[in-house]
Amino acid sequence: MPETASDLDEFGIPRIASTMIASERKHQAITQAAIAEFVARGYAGVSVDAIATRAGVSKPTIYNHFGSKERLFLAVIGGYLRDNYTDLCPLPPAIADIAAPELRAALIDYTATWLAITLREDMMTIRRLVIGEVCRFPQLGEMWALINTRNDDALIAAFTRLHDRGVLNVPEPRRAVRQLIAMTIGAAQLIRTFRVTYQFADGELDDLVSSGVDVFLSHYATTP
Amino acid sequence: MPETASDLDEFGIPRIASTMIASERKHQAITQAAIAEFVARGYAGVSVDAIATRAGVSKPTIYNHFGSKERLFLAVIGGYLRDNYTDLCPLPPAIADIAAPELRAALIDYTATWLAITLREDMMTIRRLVIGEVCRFPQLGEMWALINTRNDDALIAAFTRLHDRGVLNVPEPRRAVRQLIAMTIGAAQLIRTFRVTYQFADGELDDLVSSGVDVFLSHYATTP
DNA sequence: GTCTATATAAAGATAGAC
DNA sequence: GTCTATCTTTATATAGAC
Repeated sequence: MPETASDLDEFGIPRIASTMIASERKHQAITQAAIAEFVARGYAGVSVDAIATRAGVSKPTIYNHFGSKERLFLAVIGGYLRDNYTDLCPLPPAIADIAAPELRAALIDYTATWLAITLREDMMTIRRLVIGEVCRFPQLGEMWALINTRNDDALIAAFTRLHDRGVLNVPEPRRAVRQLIAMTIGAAQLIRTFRVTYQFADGELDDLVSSGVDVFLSHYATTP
Repeated sequence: MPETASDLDEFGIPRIASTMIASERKHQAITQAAIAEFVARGYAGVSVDAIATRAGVSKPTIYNHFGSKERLFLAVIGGYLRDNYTDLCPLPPAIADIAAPELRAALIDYTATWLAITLREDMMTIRRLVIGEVCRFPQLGEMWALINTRNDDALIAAFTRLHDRGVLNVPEPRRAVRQLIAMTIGAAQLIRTFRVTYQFADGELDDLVSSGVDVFLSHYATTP
């Protein structure tokens, strides 16, 4: 084969393209395209053709990288959850050692921040996707639950410490966490899960959060 | 056209098949087949062919009755929600006039019954279907929300009455209902939404419900 | 209204050249 | 590893006979 000009650089050194890096770039392009498509149209609603076009690669390249459409979906969505939704809202460690009067404000602040994150459009969209496909891909549901559990665990540890310090009376911290999260976050999340375009009124979310914390503390706080 | 034996009944009366009724039967068969298929495989995962085969009719018959696959989905799933999930768990009217000491047991009983219904496999399955398709069919999400609201309204009315009677102190009954439902029902529902095969431990649900009612009453009951 | 048969498009997946 | 081209199946939807 004759060497053309483009095979050599300005010094006459042969250009050897790194297939490793090129392959990696295609892998990334496929991954990003697949996420966008799956999130927008669901598993069955997306064709491998559409992903290939969006990624700027050919269909066989996708099959070389991922094997099948199902494996592509699992790898891509599972990886997306792992990389983007772990430790989204770390609990301030100080909350376990807080004084009783500041606890209310700290809980309101934490749950409000978490709520804002879960209501983000990207969170709600991938949440609906995982729920809709969970019968076909139960691994994703388990993964989502695990991420939730991780978030809960931080709060459980804090409640345990607050219990030992006598600030809270929570003999069953896991249950208490579920109740707090359900009231402050779950209620609003539920609305948005079914009503895609629903707009909360001014102060509606703050009201829900602070009121939920108040109900929680009415039962679990030791100092009234 | 010559009359054959099968055109006359045993008395010699011509058999005139009612196309109206035959058509109605096909309509029913298509509806049932479509529900089963859509619930099992989602909107995009189902072919009109599969529905036609299951219903024992031909494809054009489906298009004659419903026009398109989208209209079929909306009509069938929307109708299913309307016919099966309205007033699933009517609130006992007596609850508004109950005496304070019996309120706890009554709330536990009501929320536990409601919870058992929402955790039913058919409820969870269609719930996941509606959530997964709500971006394509927002009407179904709005319908689901409306059904939920109807259920809430009964409890809101009861709480308003209990407030007036001095048994509860709920200046914002809608918010209070959301909190009670979130704690007693939402928490468990959330788990099963993502973990299809999760089995609750013995007493776990009763514990969640009664504890949720207790937290609720700690804040909203007037008589401690 | 209902069917058989078909139009037309698109799906998932792969063979073989490079 | 990546492509073009293609296989095979299946999709939504409809024409036309009855």
